[in-house]
Amino acid sequence: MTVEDKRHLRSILTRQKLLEAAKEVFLQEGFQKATISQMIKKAKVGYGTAYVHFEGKEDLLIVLMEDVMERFYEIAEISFLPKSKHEAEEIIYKQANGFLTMAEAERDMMQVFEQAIGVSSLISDKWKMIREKFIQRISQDVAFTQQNGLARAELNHEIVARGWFFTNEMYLWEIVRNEHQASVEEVAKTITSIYVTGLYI
Amino acid sequence: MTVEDKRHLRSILTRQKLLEAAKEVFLQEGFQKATISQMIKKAKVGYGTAYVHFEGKEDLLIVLMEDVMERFYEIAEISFLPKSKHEAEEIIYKQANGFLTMAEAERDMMQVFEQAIGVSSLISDKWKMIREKFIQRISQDVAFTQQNGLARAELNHEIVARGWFFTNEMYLWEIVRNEHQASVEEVAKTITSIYVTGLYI
DNA sequence: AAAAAATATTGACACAGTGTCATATTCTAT
DNA sequence: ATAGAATATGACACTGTGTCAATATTTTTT
Repeated sequence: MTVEDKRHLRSILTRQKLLEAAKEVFLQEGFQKATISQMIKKAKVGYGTAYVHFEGKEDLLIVLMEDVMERFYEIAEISFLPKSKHEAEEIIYKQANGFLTMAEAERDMMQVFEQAIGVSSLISDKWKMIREKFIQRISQDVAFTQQNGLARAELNHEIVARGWFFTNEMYLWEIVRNEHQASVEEVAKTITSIYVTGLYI
Repeated sequence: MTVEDKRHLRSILTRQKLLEAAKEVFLQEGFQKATISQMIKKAKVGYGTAYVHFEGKEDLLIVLMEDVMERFYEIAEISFLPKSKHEAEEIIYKQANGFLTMAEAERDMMQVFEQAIGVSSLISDKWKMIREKFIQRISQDVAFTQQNGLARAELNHEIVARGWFFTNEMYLWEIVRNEHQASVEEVAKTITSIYVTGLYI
């Protein structure tokens, strides 16, 4: 635990070297083509060492993604108490825009992450947790505005919430893949406008 | 070419045996865990033979999926010429419902397909083509109703179309994964209601 | 009906990557 | 200074892939 514990220090250093090498290899090769052997070679570490510190490729990526995922959780936790339809639109636009802007900012690692979601159930579960967090939050917000009389009460708030998040999520992946034509702002503005007009009274 | 050509007949039979075995293995193991060796063994065919008929696992799955994909294309091609907001809602509901019902009907193979999209760029491209077909079609329909004065003209029809398709697609995958709570009908009804109310005048 | 040509099948092989484990090294505490 | 705990190592066994030269089968030619 202490800094003078050289053994532990070396261990931390090895771990660090592996993480850095893994990041480089992931970014260069993508998740599937990346091999743990490449990472080990790049980290200048014995083969078995990698397996002492990490369970495999997937585990390495999860550790590398932890910061980014933390930030997703933070966005999901922003609270939401609008007093009018107009105010709702403003807040929702800001959230959607923040969400999509994040995709742009973290594009490189998110690209790797997207590939990994398709392959590793460990990583796919991580993303599912983030998604459910968002949906739960949105769902709650919709229910709140429905009780308030701001939103159409005849709609199932859970279904609405999922639908809304799904649009956002798919645009997120488009942006990550660099396939989007329009600017993030216009996308956020347009989808928010439809959603708010469709849901609120 | 003729039926009495025994050589060709045998070849077709071998191909058939491989496809059937592949389907069984894919359904049982999922795309990633499925190995071409298992399929070969199950088909009772020499190892190299599989590579004569198919390029590999991905190729086999693409051939197996061709029917299903054809049906997606058909849904995408249904025409759309509403005279009123109400009529639009009816047509759009039917399309969404058809699209999601298809997911339910073909769940097993679609599950395999979903996994494969994450791994194989060949298959991912196939799905992208289906998606773009849908989006192009929806985009066209939105533009048409905007010119008609039925839909809000200030919104970018391409962005709207993508957003709407994305909600549908993500619900499709939820249904494929059996993760949906609500019935397909209620999902279709709810997302259509928000979309139509949000877009049409 | 036998030889030659065309087509189809086969499995041994080389290769690439993974994860494990017995052993070696380094460090700490006594 | 040495026992023993923590850490690192790479050879090895294993799984799966794709190729190819050899072989088998069917059709065509003579």
